[in-house]
Amino acid sequence: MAEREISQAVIGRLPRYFRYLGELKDREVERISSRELSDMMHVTASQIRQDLNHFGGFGQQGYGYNVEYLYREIGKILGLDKTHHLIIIGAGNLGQALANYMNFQRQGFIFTGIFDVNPALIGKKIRGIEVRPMEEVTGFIRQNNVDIAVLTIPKSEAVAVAERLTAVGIKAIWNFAHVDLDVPEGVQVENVHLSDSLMRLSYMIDRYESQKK
Amino acid sequence: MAEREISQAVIGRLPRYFRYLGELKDREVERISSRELSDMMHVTASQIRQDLNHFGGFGQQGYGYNVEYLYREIGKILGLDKTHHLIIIGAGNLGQALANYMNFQRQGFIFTGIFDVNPALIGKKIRGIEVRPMEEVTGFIRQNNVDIAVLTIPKSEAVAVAERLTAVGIKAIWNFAHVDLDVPEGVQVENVHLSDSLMRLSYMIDRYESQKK
DNA sequence: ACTATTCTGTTAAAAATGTGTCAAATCGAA
DNA sequence: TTCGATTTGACACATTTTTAACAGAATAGT
Repeated sequence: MAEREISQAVIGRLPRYFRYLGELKDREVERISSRELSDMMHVTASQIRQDLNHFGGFGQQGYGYNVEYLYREIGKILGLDKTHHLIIIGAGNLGQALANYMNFQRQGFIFTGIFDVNPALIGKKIRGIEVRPMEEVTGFIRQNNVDIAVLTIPKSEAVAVAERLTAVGIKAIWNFAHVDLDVPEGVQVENVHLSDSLMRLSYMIDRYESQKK
Repeated sequence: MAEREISQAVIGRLPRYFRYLGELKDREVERISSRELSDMMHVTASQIRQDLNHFGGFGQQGYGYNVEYLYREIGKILGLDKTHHLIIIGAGNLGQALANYMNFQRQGFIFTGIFDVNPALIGKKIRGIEVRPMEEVTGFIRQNNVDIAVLTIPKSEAVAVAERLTAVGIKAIWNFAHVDLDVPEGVQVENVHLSDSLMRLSYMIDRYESQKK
């Protein structure tokens, strides 16, 4: 496994395959061909076969792919068989929403702590976990073996906080702040820039309107 | 303007340019060259020049780009000079978080209404706007000239609701449900699949760990 | 057991995307 | 005003990504 670097394009598509296979599994479908999956997902069968083959031959000629097996294998590739400890920095609306969201989703992500600078929020319980003051965050990461920090704080603070987190060895940051973080080699960052997303939507609306005319 | 189809890749980068230019504008920087911007954003200067040129020659040889002007032009391309009326479907944690978030961001997006099926939430005020029952949504869209619906509801309901919304002529859906929507031609959909994003992060963590070894 | 059909993994071609280079335009200092 | 330095826009080239095609393997029906 993992001979050559897998492209971001392929990785980006894996969660979507995983989602569709999960659905098929729930519907107790036993096997599926790249062609059928292609029809469901509106991508070419060729792409599906080639994507999956980056990780090994999961299918069988004349049969297709076993849903259960493929689902589990993609899960492994995505690292969902391992548990990840996760803290949320920023107990505002979005932070709280994600905390709640985490408890529904349990693909190996364990919500361990939540932090804020606002004294009014400290001590408040969210999904059974108390909001802690920001000062405690570095100690907490070290003691609780935290892998992922979720950043739901204003951009003005995000850069400084990210630096603090990487200094104590956080492995990954799920960044909801509207700013690009500059982290040391080896720290993974996944950005969720909601305003960027909304702007793309705005562009597409306008583009269609003017095209139509 | 808009001679040939602009690729998704280019559109995807525009909001990021917009963000950096906004920052430069705030710092009262007057002009910038593709080279300087390239250093800031960690992309090639060539790509910046080519991307911007899809929309017309905003720069000037020997001078570079005027920050204020370029910022405004990209804003126009993204449709941020027009106002968009937006409603939120699903007044759960995420829906409320986005409602609050919208009020901070005012790039022409006007938060007009929020809806839920849960009777316990109806009537509750969020940012000064009352949660309305779902039955009223179609009438509301027609009467208030709503462009965008934000979907923060469980995937089990999302498909049916999307169908209802498109039937009354919604132009765009900002979809936070974990499901792909199948909408009629001309309705724009921008997905924010948070779980997909988290899985990519998980993959990257694992990939780095095993590489390091 | 035979044969037509199904379907993968792989290779090659095509399409899309990104990068380097350079002429021409403009700037700014002397 | 002149001239070297700067910087764009254009274009050609390189790379990446996607799609098509097909040989070979397995299936399923008879």
